[in-house]
Parts: sequence; structure tokens; C-alpha cells
Amino acid sequence: MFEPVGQSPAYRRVCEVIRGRILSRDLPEGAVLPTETELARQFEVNRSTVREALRQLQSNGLVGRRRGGKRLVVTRPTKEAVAGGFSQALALHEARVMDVCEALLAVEPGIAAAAARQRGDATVQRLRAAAQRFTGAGGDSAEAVGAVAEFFDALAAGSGNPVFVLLNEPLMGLLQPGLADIIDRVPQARRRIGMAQQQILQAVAAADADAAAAWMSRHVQDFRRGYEVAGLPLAAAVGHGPG
Amino acid sequence: MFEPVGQSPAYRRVCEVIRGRILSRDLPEGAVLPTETELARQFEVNRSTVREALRQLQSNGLVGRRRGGKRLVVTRPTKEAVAGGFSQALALHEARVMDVCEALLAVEPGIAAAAARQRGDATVQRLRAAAQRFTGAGGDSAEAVGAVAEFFDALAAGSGNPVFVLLNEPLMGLLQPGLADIIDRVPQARRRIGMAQQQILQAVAAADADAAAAWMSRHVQDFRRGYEVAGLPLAAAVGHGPG
DNA sequence: TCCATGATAATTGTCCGACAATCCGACAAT
DNA sequence: ATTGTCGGATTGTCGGACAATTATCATGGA
Repeated sequence: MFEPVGQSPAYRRVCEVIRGRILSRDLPEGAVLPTETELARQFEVNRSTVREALRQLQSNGLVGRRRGGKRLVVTRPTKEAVAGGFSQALALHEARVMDVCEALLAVEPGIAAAAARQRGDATVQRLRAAAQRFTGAGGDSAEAVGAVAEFFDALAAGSGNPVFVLLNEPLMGLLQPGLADIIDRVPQARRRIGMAQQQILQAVAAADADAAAAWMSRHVQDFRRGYEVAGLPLAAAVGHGPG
Repeated sequence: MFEPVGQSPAYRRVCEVIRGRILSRDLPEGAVLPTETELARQFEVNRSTVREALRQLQSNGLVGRRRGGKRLVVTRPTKEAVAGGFSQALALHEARVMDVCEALLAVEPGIAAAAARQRGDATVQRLRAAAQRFTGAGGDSAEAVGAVAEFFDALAAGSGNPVFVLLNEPLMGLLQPGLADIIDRVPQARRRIGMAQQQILQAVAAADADAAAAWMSRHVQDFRRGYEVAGLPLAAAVGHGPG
């Protein structure tokens, strides 16, 4: 009948105030926060309380420390930080490998198409490097998986769309363990991946969005099929990847 | 030449240990954590240190409190929590409205298709309710926007794919402010949205994945066009939405 | 027997003060 | 210009403290 009249604890209010300042660009990226003692003085709370608030902001990636630095500075969340939270949530929501495949199938062709529409030379360069790294990765499956992820990352970055970059990252994190299995167990996987990368690369270089999307679609479906061929269960829950 | 030799502070190590226990299902969802004093005793650190670690886990959505409760319990991150971090990051990465549109165009048709393939009766029900809520929302644009978001949410949930649910949520958060503008300024927007919802609804009910995807594609493109017609700048940065 | 009530213990939120480690900037010495 | 040294500033961690709130339980009444 009545909603509980709640008051948030001080550490949460302090956190929200600072968060608001950052999101409103009032505290721009790179700005150094006042010292903990000074914050405690300004907010009129104890330093311990300030520290609890800062820890929350830190795990959101909104503040961080410069390498070897002591003072906290405002940072924007790296795609890794966002992806970490995402994968974590996904792992606890018992997402299955097939779910990730389905999502990849929906998202990645769009990313490839967007990258093709942009056709930045730097992107083509980076894609080529990633493809080369993949073919050169001999028997080192970890290296090969890294190269595949790098290829996808390059596409997302090349789309010039930060939304794609952030969407792509967690999916890559979830893809990698399974991909390693496939590359290890399915002999023809290497060849097929390499071919798909070449085709996508050419499509992007030619600014052919439709072709890029189509090949990416095949690329992802290949992954799914490879998983089945390898005798791995598509309904298995994804583990919490690196992050 | 040399990597910096770093040692993480105690509050971070404590956080990581607890996080690991949660992600490995060792501490299952709903489990109540030991009290702060007890954790401090077990980890052999001060309670303040434990509290800093807990604040980090809390902002990741891995632990929370039951309504009016005092003890912390293990929870899985709600889609809202994930979306919050995502939108936050996007806002700081200066994502533009057109970027969000592009992402919607890539993701949502896939979600609609997946939902159609599932064709759960509950999904159809929920979609119908959302559509009805939209048409019934008269001049209340906030209500209309909420109904649209609910329609998308229902689709994502109906896909049976938690990845889609989590991908969808932040995009909805970013979509809403702009959508409100459009509904306010473009007279025919209501009719077009209503029609698209009906078509998608029918496609899902008929388990016609292709049709669902196609109509969703038109639906999203409509949004983009409406934004232009309304004279709003597609290159404007998205604000940090509710969350 | 079962439920409401009140007393009591446990737990969190917040504060204070303290100290070692270490980072920063300045300054001197080679 | 590089290195050594020093004092101040800042963080990481600790110990203890107390009020407010919640959990627990015994008790008495229906």
C-alpha cells in the first residue's frame, strides 16, 4: 500500500554526485579528482565514506589511476571494462553458446557493413594485419584466436561507431573460449576462417557493404557449424571469459 | 622494456576472491554473504577494507540487498544494471544518435527474427499488450515512449536469448529521449509506429522470422527518418539516459 | 497451538584518529 | 643532464567507537 520511504546511505549519495559531475562533463576526462581528504571535507563526510564511493566509481571505470600514479583521474570506461561487466552478467544469466552465436549472427554483419561503408584506409590496413597474423599463427591456437578477435575488433573500430565497438567487445570475450576449441579440433576451420577473412577484407576495401555483411554472416554460421562438427554442445553455458 | 611490478591493494584482492566465488557458482544466487566483520576476520583485513571491496561488487550488481534487508545477498546483475554501465560508457564516448540508429538497425531485426522463431504465446501476449498500451497512450508522449520500449523488451525477452535481452536494454535507454522528441514533433510518427508494431506482432504470431526482421528494419529506419523530419541533428551526442 | 509483543543481540552506516608506504616536487651533488 | 636525497602530500590499512536499524528469540495472550 505504501512505498517505503528510503534514504540512501551517504557513500551512495557521494558516488552519485561525483558520477553526475563526470557524466555532465563538468569533470572532463583526464581531470584529477581532489584528494580523498579534500573530498571528505567538501562533502562533510568521513574519508572512509568517500573511499567507498570512489571504489564504486572505480569499478564502473569512471575514475582510474594513471600508470604508477597515486591521484585518481576521470577516465572514460574502456571497452574492456564494459565488456567485463557484460560477460559477467551473461555468465550468471546462463547464456549458452548458441545464444552467443545467434547474437553474433545478428550484430556482426551489420558491423561489417558499416565498416565497409566507411572504408577507412587504416581499417583495411588493420584488417590485413589481423588476417596475416591469423594465417601466420601456425599451430598456436591461442594466437589464432587472438587474431580472429583482433579482426573483429578492427571491423568494429572501423565502423566509426562507438556503439558497435562496445557491443562487439563482450561478444568477442564470450566467443574466444569456444573458438579455441574449434580451431583445435576441426582441421578445416583454419582454412575456412582465413577465406572468410579474405573475402570480408576485400569487401571492405571495395566498400561493398552487402558483400561484407554476407560474408560475415557465412563466417559466423561457420563458427556455429564448426562447434557442432567438433562435437561440442551448443547448449553449454558460456564460461566467464577473460575479464 | 620492463613491465611495472605492481601489487594490487588488499581491497581489490578481496573483491576478486569474492567475485570468483560468485562467478564459479560457488556462492549461488540468493546466498547471503557472511557479515562484514566475519569477512574481515576470514580475510584477515580490516572491516573498512572489506567494505571497499563490497562496494565494488555492489556496483557491478553481483551483490545486493533484499528490500529492507541488512545482509548482503548474491544477485545476478539485472539488465538495468548492465545497461546503466553501457549507457554511461556510451555517453562518455560521445556516441551520436545516428550511431545508436545504426546499431538498432543491426541488432533489432535479428532479435525480432529470433522472437518469431520462438513464437511463445506469452511473448505474443506481451507484445499485444505493449502495442495496445502504445495506441492507448493518446497525447502522453512519455507513456508512448515507454510502450515502445516495452514492445522491444518483450521481443528481446521472447527471443529466449539472454544475450539479446542484455544487448537490447542499453539501446532502449539511449533511444528513448530521441523517440520522445519525434513523437512530439512528427504528427504521423504515431501512426507509423503503430502500424509497424502490428506487422511485427503478426509476423511473430505467425512465426515468420523474415517478415518480422523486415518490418523491424523498416520500423527502425522510420525512426531515423522521423528524427530528420523533426529537424533534429542525427549527429548530436546521446545524453546519459535514465539510469 | 499459533501469533503478537517486547527485550536482546547482531549488523550496518558512519565517524575519528593513526601510521607505514610511497609518490611528487624541489634541491643539491656528481 | 643524470643521480641522490629530503620533506610534504596522499593513499592503503588499521584499530576502535557509537547510533540506528534489523534479526532473533523468549514470553505471554488468543
